[in-house]
This record gives sequence, C-alpha cells and structure tokens, in this order.
Amino acid sequence: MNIGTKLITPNARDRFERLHAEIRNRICLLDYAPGMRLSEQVLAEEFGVSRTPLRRVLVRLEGEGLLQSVQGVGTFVTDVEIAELEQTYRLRLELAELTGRLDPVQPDAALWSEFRELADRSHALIGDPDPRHFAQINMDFFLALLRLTENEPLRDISERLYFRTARIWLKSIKASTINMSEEAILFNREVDDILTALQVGDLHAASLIQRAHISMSFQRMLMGVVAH
Amino acid sequence: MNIGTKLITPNARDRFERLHAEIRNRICLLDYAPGMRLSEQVLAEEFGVSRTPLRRVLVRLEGEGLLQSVQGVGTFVTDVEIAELEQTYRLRLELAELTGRLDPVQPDAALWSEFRELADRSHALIGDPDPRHFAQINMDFFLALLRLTENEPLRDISERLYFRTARIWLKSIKASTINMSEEAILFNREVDDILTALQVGDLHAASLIQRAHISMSFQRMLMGVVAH
DNA sequence: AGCTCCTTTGTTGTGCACAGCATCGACTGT
DNA sequence: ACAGTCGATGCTGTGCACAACAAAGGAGCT
Repeated sequence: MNIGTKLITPNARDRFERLHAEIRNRICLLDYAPGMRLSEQVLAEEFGVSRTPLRRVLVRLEGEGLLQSVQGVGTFVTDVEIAELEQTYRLRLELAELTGRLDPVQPDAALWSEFRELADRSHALIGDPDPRHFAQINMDFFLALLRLTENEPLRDISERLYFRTARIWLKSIKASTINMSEEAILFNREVDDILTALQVGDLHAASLIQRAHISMSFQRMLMGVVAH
Repeated sequence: MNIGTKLITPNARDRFERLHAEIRNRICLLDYAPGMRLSEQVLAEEFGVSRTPLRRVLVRLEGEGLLQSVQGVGTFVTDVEIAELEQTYRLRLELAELTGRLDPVQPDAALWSEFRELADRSHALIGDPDPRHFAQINMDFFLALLRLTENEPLRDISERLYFRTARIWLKSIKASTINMSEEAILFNREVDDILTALQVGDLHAASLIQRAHISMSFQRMLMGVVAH
C-alpha cells in the first residue's frame, strides 16, 4: 500500500489522530483564539465527516484543557488565567530540568539533522519575524528537546503543559510586535546555547539552559503584560 | 432545590462526571483488571444511558491512558509495562517533592479532620488487611496530600500519574497476601511520619517523607515481582 | 417607558439504526 | 487429513434525527 491510498483511505484511528493534531495546532497557533466559539457542524463539514467522530476529537481536546463545551451555548477555546499561567511556568521549569536528569539519551543522527534544520529556521526568523512561524519553530524545538529523554510519562506531561500555555505566550508576543525581533534574537541565542551543550554531550547542562530561558521568557512576558 | 431532586435530575455535565469517576474507580480498584474487555452496551445498560454518552466517558478515560478501544475488537483496560512503570515512579518521586516546594499551603480545619480520619482508617487496616480498603485509603491519602499545594497543574499531573499506576501497585500487593499486613504497617508509619511533619508545619519535610516512602514502596514492589 | 413573559433560534447532548472491522468456526476442495 | 476460504457473529465507529438547553428578541401588560 503506498502513501497515496493511505491518505485517501484512512481508518478510524488515523483519521482521529489527524483531526486531533490539526485542531490542536490551530488552537496553539491562535487560528482559534482563546474565548472563540467553535461550531461542531462547521468543523465537521470542513473535514468531511459527521458530527459524531468530530465530537470525539473535541472531547479529547476538552480533556487536555484546550476546549470547553457547554450544552446549549457552544464549544469554546479555553483561556488561561495569569495565576494558573504562573503556576504552570514554575512547574515547567522543574520539568525542563528533569528532562536532563531522568533517562537522558544522546541525540541520534536523525535528531541532529532536525536540530540543524531548526537552527537554520530560527536564524531565518530574525530577518522575517512572523509570529506564526516563530510559534511553529518554538514548538518544534521544544518537541525535539523532549526527545532527549526516554522517560515517556515525563514527555507526555511536558507536552501537555506546553500545548496548554504556548498559545498564551504567542498571544503576548503578537500583542507587542516591537519586541518580536528582540524575542527572535533571544530565541536564537537559546537554540545556539543548547546546541553547544548538546555537542559536548552534556544533556543536563542543556536542560538547565532551557530552564533558564523558559524562566526569562516568562519574566519578559509578565513585563509585556504590565506594559499594556 | 433539595438534594433529592438534584440526584434524580442530573444535567449532562454532572452525569458525565459521575460515570467518569465511577469507572475510573473500578479500574483503579481492580474491579476491572488490566487486560479485561469492557462492553459498551453492558455498561450503558447498567448506568441507564445509551451508548453515546457512555462513549464520551470512555474516550476521556482513553485520553487518560486507562482504556484503549479497538474497532471490531473491544474496549480494554490498559496494562503498564514494567519499564514504563519504573519511569513513572521515578517521575512521581520528583513530583512528590515538588508538592512541598511549589505553592505549599498549610492544611485548614477540614483537611486536618480528613487527615485524622485517614489515620484512623489506616490503623483499622492493620487488623483487617483488605486489599480493596487498602487501595481506597491509599488513594484518599494521596489525594489529601495533593491539597497541600495550590499549584493546580502540579495536582492535575500528579493525580493523572497516580491513577495510571496505582492499580499496578495494588495488583502486586494482592499477588502476595503474606506481605499485606507488613505493607499495612509500613503505610501506617508513612501516615504517622507525614502527619508529624505537618503538625510542626514543615510541608517540605512532609513531601520528602512521602517521596522516600514512594521510593521504598516501589522497591518492595520490584522484590515481589522478582519473587513470583 | 420599562418590565415580564414567551416564542424563536441556534447550540450541544442523546438515542438509535446501520456501517466497518476483526475474529472465529464451519465448509469445501485437494 | 489438511489447508484455505468464506460466512456468521459481535464488537466499536458513524450518520442522522430529535431532545434538552440557553440566549436573544419581541409582544403585551403595567
């Protein structure tokens, strides 16, 4: 069976995964902004399925804290309170460090080439600071770093928390386009610093650098919120 | 509106929560053992609903890693590989310690009375070492300790990981009934030690004690697995 | 004018019938 | 006797029609 027919004839599970990833991406990239109402019928028609399988995806996303359905009213993209956002970031700091301490694994050839690509993409970002590109690269880089640990539960919950808060970070970045270039430069420094640590095989150092940058990123985000 | 009518006329959301908690409990208390097949139709009839709302619950539980549905075959209670179990326990150790470090909050009167009740229940366990009672008390104690932090994301993921692995611990306890009494005594010591730390207001110490006991509990569990 | 009630409209939630799929067993050809 | 095939069976997945529900708007009364 080639790839073409696989795309044309997806079984139930694959279709579910596709829809899930697609809608999650739209939420995380702010195509669906926090507070926005989603129509089950419209989404179902767009994806060419009935409401039933689509609802399954929405239920999953509700379990992940990205959506909330209210009978008779609608399905809404969740927002994140500043208090909970701070708690999540403090937790993510600790988890980032754990990534370098629990079941760390040296990157293989495939992961290295992915890191190199990410470095190129992030460099290109300085000249063209598009918020959406920025968010996508940031997400890809985070997910790539997660592959440096073999601890699957740790990966799961780190991913979960990232998807829950990344869009709020993106929202604050978009709110102040002046800081976009500066933010892109700082992100490039983060990527370079972490890759340097990885090149000498010090995964724990890499995770500490990541931790520091997450912390600073959140501080800048708070500044931005206060300034506006 | 009194409680009676509320129980008779539950709205959709409450009903969902009830079914979710009920089935999750059955899985965690081994009423539904790992590998067992659940029938959507049988469950739906038992709870007096159609398959549709029940399936919503099952989808959520699948997202939490407790179930897995396969088209044409059935819905199965998941098992946990020994490798993943070890990873999860190592992660839970760290999270337990974080509970005492991130947003700790002193227990209020209600929580204190709950702790006293738990101490009584765990003492009663020594004379009557029933695995199911043991599991229920262990779970209630864990959830009570979680209320010592105000960090909601931390509570969420800790709960999640607990529900995922608690049943495996219970399974290994049930496999060797000889160790039940000994295990109950050790659990009582854990409760007493932690409550002692809480009485002097040292939440971080309490979390470190919990961490130590989780670690030792897992070690004993590995011994039991090797012995059988 | 302002308030109340009711109707209308659009949404998510539910029940049911059927499709898709995997498994098992019987049947048939060799 | 045996292997392969085909059909029966029972499961989850899907589509559709309708119920439950909440919000908005208008009619009618004070």
